Amino acid sequence: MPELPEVETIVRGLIIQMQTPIITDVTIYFSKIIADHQPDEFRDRVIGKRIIKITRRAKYIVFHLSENWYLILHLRMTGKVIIARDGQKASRHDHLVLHLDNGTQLFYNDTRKFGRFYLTQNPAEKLGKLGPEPLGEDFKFKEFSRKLKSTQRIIKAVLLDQTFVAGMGNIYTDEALFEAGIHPEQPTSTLSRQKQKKLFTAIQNVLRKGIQNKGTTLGEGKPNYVSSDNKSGSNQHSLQVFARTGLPCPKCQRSIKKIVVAQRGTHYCSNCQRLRKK
DNA sequence: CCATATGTTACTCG
DNA sequence: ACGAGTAACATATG
Repeated sequence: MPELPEVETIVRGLIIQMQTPIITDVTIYFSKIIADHQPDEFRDRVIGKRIIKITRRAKYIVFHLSENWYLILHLRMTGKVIIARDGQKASRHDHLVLHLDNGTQLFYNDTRKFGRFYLTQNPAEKLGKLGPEPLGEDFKFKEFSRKLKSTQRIIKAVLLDQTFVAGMGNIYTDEALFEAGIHPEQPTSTLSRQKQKKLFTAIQNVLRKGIQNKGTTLGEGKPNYVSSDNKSGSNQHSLQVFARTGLPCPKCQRSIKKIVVAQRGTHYCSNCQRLRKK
Protein backbone atom coordinates (compact mmCIF):
# COMPACT_ATOMS: atom_id res chain seq x y z
CA MET A 1 0.00 0.00 0.00
CA PRO A 2 2.40 2.63 1.00
CA GLU A 3 4.21 4.06 -1.98
CA LEU A 4 6.33 7.19 -2.10
CA PRO A 5 3.55 9.72 -1.32
CA GLU A 6 2.22 7.66 1.59
CA VAL A 7 5.67 7.15 3.11
CA GLU A 8 6.47 10.83 2.61
CA THR A 9 3.25 11.77 4.41
CA ILE A 10 4.09 9.44 7.29
CA VAL A 11 7.59 10.86 7.61
CA ARG A 12 6.36 14.45 7.58
CA GLY A 13 3.86 13.56 10.28
CA LEU A 14 6.48 11.83 12.40
CA ILE A 15 8.80 14.83 12.21
CA ILE A 16 6.05 17.10 13.52
CA GLN A 17 4.91 14.70 16.23
CA MET A 18 8.20 13.36 17.50
CA GLN A 19 10.89 16.03 17.70
CA THR A 20 14.09 14.24 18.75
CA PRO A 21 13.24 11.83 21.55
CA ILE A 22 15.37 9.22 23.26
CA ILE A 23 14.22 5.62 22.90
CA THR A 24 13.74 4.41 26.47
CA ASP A 25 12.47 0.91 25.78
CA VAL A 26 11.50 -1.47 22.99
CA THR A 27 8.76 -4.08 23.09
CA ILE A 28 8.90 -6.78 20.45
CA TYR A 29 5.87 -9.00 19.89
CA PHE A 30 6.90 -10.56 16.57
CA SER A 31 10.63 -10.76 16.12
CA LYS A 32 10.68 -11.74 12.45
CA ILE A 33 9.97 -8.16 11.44
CA ILE A 34 13.51 -7.31 12.57
CA ALA A 35 15.56 -8.41 9.61
CA ASP A 36 19.12 -8.48 10.82
CA HIS A 37 19.19 -8.80 14.61
CA GLN A 38 18.05 -11.05 17.39
CA PRO A 39 15.47 -9.29 19.58
CA ASP A 40 17.80 -8.91 22.60
CA GLU A 41 20.60 -7.54 20.50
CA PHE A 42 18.20 -5.16 18.76
CA ARG A 43 16.94 -3.82 22.10
CA ASP A 44 20.46 -3.38 23.47
CA ARG A 45 21.52 -1.39 20.43
CA VAL A 46 18.43 0.81 20.25
CA ILE A 47 17.61 1.59 23.87
CA GLY A 48 19.23 4.83 25.01
CA LYS A 49 19.76 6.17 21.49
CA ARG A 50 18.25 9.46 20.41
CA ILE A 51 16.24 9.81 17.21
CA ILE A 52 18.11 12.73 15.70
CA LYS A 53 16.40 12.93 12.36
CA ILE A 54 13.79 11.13 10.25
CA THR A 55 14.04 11.01 6.46
CA ARG A 56 12.60 9.07 3.53
CA ARG A 57 14.43 7.24 0.75
CA ALA A 58 12.17 5.58 -1.83
CA LYS A 59 9.61 3.70 0.29
CA TYR A 60 11.93 3.43 3.29
CA ILE A 61 11.60 5.42 6.49
CA VAL A 62 15.04 6.19 7.91
CA PHE A 63 15.40 6.96 11.62
CA HIS A 64 18.81 8.52 12.18
CA LEU A 65 19.94 7.48 15.66
CA SER A 66 22.79 8.78 17.77
CA GLU A 67 26.21 7.10 17.50
CA ASN A 68 25.73 6.70 13.74
CA TRP A 69 23.11 4.01 13.89
CA TYR A 70 20.24 3.93 11.41
CA LEU A 71 16.91 2.25 11.93
CA ILE A 72 15.48 1.69 8.47
CA LEU A 73 11.87 0.62 8.09
CA HIS A 74 10.06 -0.71 5.02
CA LEU A 75 6.28 -1.02 5.37
CA ARG A 76 5.80 -3.39 2.41
CA MET A 77 2.09 -4.12 1.95
CA THR A 78 0.30 -3.39 5.20
CA GLY A 79 2.79 -1.77 7.58
CA LYS A 80 1.63 1.21 9.62
CA VAL A 81 3.44 3.56 11.98
CA ILE A 82 1.28 5.21 14.60
CA ILE A 83 2.28 7.59 17.36
CA ALA A 84 0.15 7.22 20.48
CA ARG A 85 0.29 8.53 24.01
CA ASP A 86 1.95 6.57 26.76
CA GLY A 87 -0.32 4.01 28.30
CA GLN A 88 -1.99 2.96 25.08
CA LYS A 89 -2.12 -0.82 24.92
CA ALA A 90 -0.90 -2.81 21.95
CA SER A 91 -3.68 -4.10 19.76
CA ARG A 92 -4.08 -6.78 17.09
CA HIS A 93 -1.19 -6.86 14.61
CA ASP A 94 1.03 -4.55 16.64
CA HIS A 95 4.47 -6.15 16.38
CA LEU A 96 6.91 -3.65 17.82
CA VAL A 97 6.70 -0.61 20.09
CA LEU A 98 9.34 2.07 20.59
CA HIS A 99 8.83 3.75 23.96
CA LEU A 100 10.02 7.36 23.87
CA ASP A 101 10.94 9.89 26.52
CA ASN A 102 8.46 12.49 25.26
CA GLY A 103 5.30 10.85 26.56
CA THR A 104 4.54 8.94 23.39
CA GLN A 105 5.06 5.50 21.89
CA LEU A 106 5.62 4.50 18.31
CA PHE A 107 3.56 1.44 17.34
CA TYR A 108 4.48 -0.67 14.36
CA ASN A 109 1.37 -2.47 13.11
CA ASP A 110 1.37 -4.84 10.16
CA THR A 111 -1.47 -7.21 9.29
CA ARG A 112 0.46 -9.31 6.84
CA LYS A 113 3.83 -9.08 8.64
CA PHE A 114 5.77 -8.35 5.46
CA GLY A 115 7.38 -5.14 6.72
CA ARG A 116 10.96 -5.14 8.00
CA PHE A 117 13.21 -3.14 10.32
CA TYR A 118 16.89 -2.96 9.46
CA LEU A 119 19.32 -1.69 12.10
CA THR A 120 22.68 -0.72 10.65
CA GLN A 121 25.59 1.67 10.73
CA ASN A 122 25.94 1.40 6.99
CA PRO A 123 22.64 2.56 5.46
CA ALA A 124 24.08 2.57 1.95
CA GLU A 125 24.09 -1.20 2.05
CA LYS A 126 20.28 -1.12 2.07
CA LEU A 127 19.65 2.12 0.19
CA GLY A 128 22.59 2.35 -2.19
CA LYS A 129 21.15 0.32 -5.04
CA LEU A 130 17.97 2.35 -5.34
CA GLY A 131 17.34 4.46 -8.39
CA PRO A 132 16.94 8.25 -8.31
CA GLU A 133 14.28 9.95 -6.22
CA PRO A 134 11.68 11.00 -8.79
CA LEU A 135 11.03 14.27 -6.96
CA GLY A 136 14.70 14.94 -6.34
CA GLU A 137 17.38 16.72 -8.30
CA ASP A 138 19.03 13.47 -9.31
CA PHE A 139 16.03 12.53 -11.46
CA LYS A 140 17.23 13.81 -14.82
CA PHE A 141 15.49 13.38 -18.15
CA LYS A 142 18.68 12.67 -20.03
CA GLU A 143 19.54 9.70 -17.84
CA PHE A 144 15.90 8.53 -17.72
CA SER A 145 15.74 8.56 -21.51
CA ARG A 146 19.03 6.74 -21.90
CA LYS A 147 17.95 3.99 -19.52
CA LEU A 148 14.59 3.57 -21.24
CA LYS A 149 16.37 3.05 -24.54
CA SER A 150 18.80 0.54 -23.10
CA THR A 151 16.38 -2.23 -22.16
CA GLN A 152 13.76 -4.43 -23.85
CA ARG A 153 11.50 -4.67 -20.82
CA ILE A 154 7.88 -3.50 -20.72
CA ILE A 155 7.27 -0.10 -19.20
CA LYS A 156 5.13 -1.15 -16.25
CA ALA A 157 7.76 -3.60 -14.98
CA VAL A 158 10.42 -0.93 -15.33
CA LEU A 159 8.50 1.69 -13.37
CA LEU A 160 7.97 -0.81 -10.56
CA ASP A 161 11.69 -1.62 -10.52
CA GLN A 162 13.10 0.32 -7.56
CA THR A 163 16.57 0.39 -9.07
CA PHE A 164 15.22 2.22 -12.10
CA VAL A 165 13.18 4.92 -10.34
CA ALA A 166 12.69 4.74 -6.59
CA GLY A 167 9.31 4.90 -4.89
CA MET A 168 6.76 4.05 -7.56
CA GLY A 169 4.25 1.32 -6.73
CA ASN A 170 1.25 -0.15 -8.50
CA ILE A 171 -1.14 2.77 -7.96
CA TYR A 172 1.10 5.61 -9.08
CA THR A 173 2.53 3.57 -11.94
CA ASP A 174 -0.93 3.03 -13.43
CA GLU A 175 -1.74 6.70 -12.90
CA ALA A 176 1.47 7.93 -14.51
CA LEU A 177 1.05 5.68 -17.56
CA PHE A 178 -2.50 6.94 -18.01
CA GLU A 179 -1.44 10.57 -17.78
CA ALA A 180 1.30 9.95 -20.33
CA GLY A 181 -1.01 7.95 -22.62
CA ILE A 182 1.26 4.89 -22.66
CA HIS A 183 0.14 1.25 -22.74
CA PRO A 184 1.50 -0.62 -19.69
CA GLU A 185 2.96 -3.38 -21.90
CA GLN A 186 4.79 -1.03 -24.25
CA PRO A 187 8.47 -2.02 -24.49
CA THR A 188 10.48 0.88 -23.04
CA SER A 189 12.94 1.04 -25.90
CA THR A 190 10.12 1.82 -28.35
CA LEU A 191 8.91 4.97 -26.59
CA SER A 192 9.22 8.10 -28.67
CA ARG A 193 11.15 10.99 -27.20
CA GLN A 194 7.87 12.82 -26.78
CA LYS A 195 6.37 9.91 -24.83
CA GLN A 196 9.48 9.70 -22.69
CA LYS A 197 9.05 13.37 -21.83
CA LYS A 198 5.38 12.94 -21.05
CA LEU A 199 6.13 10.01 -18.79
CA PHE A 200 8.97 11.81 -17.02
CA THR A 201 6.61 14.68 -16.19
CA ALA A 202 3.65 12.42 -15.38
CA ILE A 203 5.64 10.48 -12.79
CA GLN A 204 6.43 13.68 -10.94
CA ASN A 205 2.89 15.02 -11.31
CA VAL A 206 1.12 11.98 -9.91
CA LEU A 207 3.55 11.69 -6.99
CA ARG A 208 3.31 15.39 -6.14
CA LYS A 209 -0.45 15.23 -6.25
CA GLY A 210 -0.37 12.15 -4.02
CA ILE A 211 1.71 13.99 -1.43
CA GLN A 212 -0.52 17.06 -1.61
CA ASN A 213 -3.50 14.81 -0.89
CA LYS A 214 -1.60 13.07 1.92
CA GLY A 215 -1.65 9.69 0.24
CA THR A 216 -4.16 7.23 -1.18
CA THR A 217 -6.40 5.40 1.31
CA LEU A 218 -8.35 2.51 -0.19
CA GLY A 219 -10.92 0.30 1.44
CA GLU A 220 -13.88 1.32 3.51
CA GLY A 221 -14.15 0.89 7.24
CA LYS A 222 -10.68 -0.59 7.61
CA PRO A 223 -8.40 1.78 5.75
CA ASN A 224 -5.36 0.19 4.21
CA TYR A 225 -3.20 3.22 4.74
CA VAL A 226 -3.18 5.90 7.42
CA SER A 227 -0.57 8.50 8.34
CA SER A 228 1.25 8.53 11.67
CA ASP A 229 -1.58 10.50 13.28
CA ASN A 230 -4.02 7.79 12.17
CA LYS A 231 -5.69 9.86 9.47
CA SER A 232 -6.69 8.72 6.00
CA GLY A 233 -5.41 10.40 2.87
CA SER A 234 -7.66 11.77 0.15
CA ASN A 235 -5.82 10.94 -3.07
CA GLN A 236 -8.22 8.07 -3.80
CA HIS A 237 -10.67 10.75 -4.96
CA SER A 238 -8.15 12.01 -7.54
CA LEU A 239 -7.29 8.65 -9.14
CA GLN A 240 -7.94 8.50 -12.88
CA VAL A 241 -7.73 4.76 -13.54
CA PHE A 242 -6.58 2.81 -10.48
CA ALA A 243 -9.44 0.97 -8.76
CA ARG A 244 -11.80 2.38 -11.39
CA THR A 245 -12.39 -0.77 -13.46
CA GLY A 246 -15.52 -0.42 -15.59
CA LEU A 247 -15.91 3.29 -14.85
CA PRO A 248 -15.60 5.86 -17.62
CA CYS A 249 -12.17 7.06 -18.67
CA PRO A 250 -11.77 10.72 -17.60
CA LYS A 251 -10.51 11.62 -21.08
CA CYS A 252 -12.68 9.61 -23.51
CA GLN A 253 -15.47 8.14 -21.33
CA ARG A 254 -14.82 4.60 -22.46
CA SER A 255 -14.70 1.87 -19.86
CA ILE A 256 -11.47 1.46 -17.83
CA LYS A 257 -9.98 -2.02 -18.29
CA LYS A 258 -8.17 -4.20 -15.80
CA ILE A 259 -5.57 -6.72 -16.93
CA VAL A 260 -2.55 -8.42 -15.36
CA VAL A 261 0.86 -7.03 -16.29
CA ALA A 262 4.09 -7.92 -14.55
CA GLN A 263 2.03 -10.04 -12.14
CA ARG A 264 0.12 -6.98 -11.00
CA GLY A 265 -3.43 -5.79 -11.45
CA THR A 266 -3.19 -3.05 -14.06
CA HIS A 267 -5.81 -0.43 -14.82
CA TYR A 268 -5.78 1.48 -18.08
CA CYS A 269 -7.86 2.90 -20.92
CA SER A 270 -7.49 0.80 -24.07
CA ASN A 271 -8.45 3.79 -26.20
CA CYS A 272 -6.13 6.42 -24.68
CA GLN A 273 -3.24 4.02 -24.03
CA ARG A 274 -2.58 2.15 -27.27
CA LEU A 275 0.10 -0.45 -27.69
CA ARG A 276 2.07 0.65 -30.71
CA LYS A 277 4.50 -1.20 -32.87
CA LYS A 278 7.70 0.43 -33.83
C1' DC B 1 -13.09 -23.33 -1.48
C1' DC B 2 -11.24 -19.71 -4.73
C1' DA B 3 -9.34 -15.23 -6.11
C1' DT B 4 -7.50 -10.95 -4.90
C1' DA B 5 -4.61 -7.44 -2.43
C1' DT B 6 -0.97 -0.93 -2.82
C1' DG B 7 5.85 -4.95 -2.09
C1' DT B 8 10.08 -7.37 -2.55
C1' DT B 9 13.09 -11.04 -3.68
C1' DA B 10 14.83 -15.68 -4.82
C1' DC B 11 14.47 -18.87 -8.15
C1' DT B 12 13.52 -21.23 -12.70
C1' DC B 13 13.09 -21.43 -17.54
C1' DG B 14 13.89 -20.15 -22.31
C1' DA C 1 23.29 -12.11 -19.51
C1' DC C 2 18.49 -10.85 -19.99
C1' DG C 3 13.70 -10.88 -19.20
C1' DA C 4 9.41 -13.19 -18.09
C1' DG C 5 6.99 -15.93 -15.00
C1' DT C 6 6.25 -18.18 -10.38
C1' DA C 7 6.37 -18.84 -5.60
C1' DA C 8 7.00 -17.28 -1.13
C1' DC C 9 6.20 -14.33 2.84
C1' DA C 10 0.97 -14.02 5.98
C1' DT C 11 -3.61 -12.28 6.61
C1' DA C 12 -8.08 -10.44 5.41
C1' DT C 13 -11.95 -9.92 2.51
C1' DG C 14 -15.50 -10.90 -0.96
